[in-house]
Amino acid sequence: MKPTSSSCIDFKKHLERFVEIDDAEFERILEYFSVKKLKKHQLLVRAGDKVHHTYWTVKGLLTSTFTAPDGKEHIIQFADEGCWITDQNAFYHQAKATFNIAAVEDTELLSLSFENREKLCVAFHKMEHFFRKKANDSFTKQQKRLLTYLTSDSQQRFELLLQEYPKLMQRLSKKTLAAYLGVSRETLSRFTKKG
Amino acid sequence: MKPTSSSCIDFKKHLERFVEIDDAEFERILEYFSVKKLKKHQLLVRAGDKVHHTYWTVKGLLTSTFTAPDGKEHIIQFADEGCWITDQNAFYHQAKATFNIAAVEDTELLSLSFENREKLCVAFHKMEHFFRKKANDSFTKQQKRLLTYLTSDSQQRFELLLQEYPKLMQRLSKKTLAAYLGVSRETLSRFTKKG
DNA sequence: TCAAATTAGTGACATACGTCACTTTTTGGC
DNA sequence: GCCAAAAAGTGACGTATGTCACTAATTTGA
Repeated sequence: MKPTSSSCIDFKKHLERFVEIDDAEFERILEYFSVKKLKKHQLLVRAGDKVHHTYWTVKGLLTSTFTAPDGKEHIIQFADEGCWITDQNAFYHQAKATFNIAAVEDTELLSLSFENREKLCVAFHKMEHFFRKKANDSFTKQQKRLLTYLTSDSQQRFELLLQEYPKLMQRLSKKTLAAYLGVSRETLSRFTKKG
Repeated sequence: MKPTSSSCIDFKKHLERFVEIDDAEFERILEYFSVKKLKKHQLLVRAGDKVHHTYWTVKGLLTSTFTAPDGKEHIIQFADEGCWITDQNAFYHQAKATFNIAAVEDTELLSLSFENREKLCVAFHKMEHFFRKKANDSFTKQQKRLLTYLTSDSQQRFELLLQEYPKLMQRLSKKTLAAYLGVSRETLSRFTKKG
């Protein structure tokens, strides 16, 4: 399904964080995307499959999960409204996914194929600029997360997460939060009791 | 000091991982860089200072270190020959550094200012392309590191690190390795004893 | 080349966190 | 609205890893 510019005002705003775009141009850019909808619990990316698309969340919430050989699940990324999500390694290198990406709620996405992304970057230098800036931002955000693993114990990480994303945390189960924090369900449960 | 194309063959090869460049073009690109040399133990970036440059390592070895409020040091990044290094958050957002970046050995760098990087990306679309691809790669590498913190205990992380960078590990002290792995000096010492 | 500083190793002990087993609460489909 | 299934909470206990205090080895610089 093709996206309509009227339904993608937020996406235009998102692009305008880094580049200026007029309405005509935005229409042409949107041509490269399509709309994808998921029901709650539906898989967007299945570990082992090839990953041909990256997605921008219009509405809803997804998680990207790694299942370790011992069966434990670890959450690599959340994506709520305004976030990009895919299995980046698989997408950039046209390789097989190591993560499962699933909808936590009914979700609506803008989907961009690898091919279209490259075409978009050739056709619109400003889109290549956008994706460069975005990648730099993603890198530093992830670096911050890494730093919290190095510097904070799990209770501190939990409290930081609550402070930073209070609304998002209400949309996720404790089990999911624990998998993101790298802590057992039981330990997380004890934090919420204490304070 | 200006770099000469003859002394930067490796840098040309590095760029050619993602873009094709002829010699004349490479000469023009190099104009945007300058050479910087550091003695062992010398600081390249000091926490608290503004960060105006990003660096590519020609020769030598550096570490980027975060000092926590309790005084503990955590290593965010190593950079040996062929690696880019800076305090990314401070550099991209023209903000103050949170990391100290120091030479572990005598080091030679190519230095690129934020201004020149942006100019380079405007003047050479292929350089914007290069930096986009590079940023995507950095992101996925760091994601892998994050995953090892979620899925492996410290001994496994240590062994993985030895497997992946055996030569680099010999150039670093055990103390430095421990600070990278997020484990105490003493615990790391016990691993090396056991096997 | 020697003393001082830094790094590395080690034992005893403390603690944060995981695991297991179980109970209680909440959620979702019919 | 009811019942099964999932999520959340909890106590007992084990273990990996940190901390402290000390010794041994190595590096550095005057």
